Amino acid sequence: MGRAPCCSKVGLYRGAWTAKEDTLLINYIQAHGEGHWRSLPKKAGLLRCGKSCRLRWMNYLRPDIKRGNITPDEDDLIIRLHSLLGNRWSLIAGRLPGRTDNEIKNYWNSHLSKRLMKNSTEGNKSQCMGGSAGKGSGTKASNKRKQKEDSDGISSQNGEAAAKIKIYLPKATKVCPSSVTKYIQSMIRSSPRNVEDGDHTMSGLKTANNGGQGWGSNNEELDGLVCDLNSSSPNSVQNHIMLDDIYEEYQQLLKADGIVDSFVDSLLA
DNA sequence: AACAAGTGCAACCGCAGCTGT
DNA sequence: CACAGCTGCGGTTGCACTTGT
Repeated sequence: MGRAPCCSKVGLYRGAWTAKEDTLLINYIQAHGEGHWRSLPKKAGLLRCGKSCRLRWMNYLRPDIKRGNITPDEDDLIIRLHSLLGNRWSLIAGRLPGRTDNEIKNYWNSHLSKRLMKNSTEGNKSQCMGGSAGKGSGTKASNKRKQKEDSDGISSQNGEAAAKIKIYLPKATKVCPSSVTKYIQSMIRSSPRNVEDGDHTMSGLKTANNGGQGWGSNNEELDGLVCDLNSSSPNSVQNHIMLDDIYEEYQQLLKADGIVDSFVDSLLA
């Protein structure tokens, strides 16, 4: 739409948040609730743009955020969900109670992508002997660039290996109930079997556009798949949802119409 | 001990979808 | 229908801290 950036930055603070700013933001949100990020800074007495406030709250100040290391279970789930969903960090985070999309994204970029790359390249070591120079080569900036190339699968060296991991890496889209539905529908449409069958659609996955009032209230199957974890207390979620169960949910839904079962099987193989 | 390189993570940026007018 | 504003997302950057030489 060509609109100007949300924050013109004139007279606004940037960079790390101070404890005082955190307190102001927490107090305001506790009193007035989340939302209206555009006007929030002014009302809360913060010299920050709304975007920055939202990010700070979502990624750091929210009371239900779980701090600390990613557990092996979470680690495993992230890998599996990423193989299913691609870089849909918010969707993956939604299945990991207390974890933020930013945290998962960082964890993936700094730990998992490297580990998976390493694992997969170990399988074809013979092709990797002429790889990049070891520790100490290149600048930090070049390393970052390399990281990007690796994660994008651009690196010609590792591209093939990356392709083995990356089952489906769709273009990034905003995640909301309707887009989740669209994504699943697009998966169905793009499945070879669907092409053969022509008119095969998942009856329970009609586009649900409910204006963002909760997850798919018009769509019972999606309710089961993508529930709003924010509506549950972290404890109750932790008590009732095992991480493996979450993955099972996806698997069962995908298998429900038998459309993409081969796709899931390929992930599990 | 000093420096360079590597790592982790908070924060920023730009884009795109949704909604109201 | 077109447009503008708001919101949320993924990608990227910057920097403090850690590790290696």
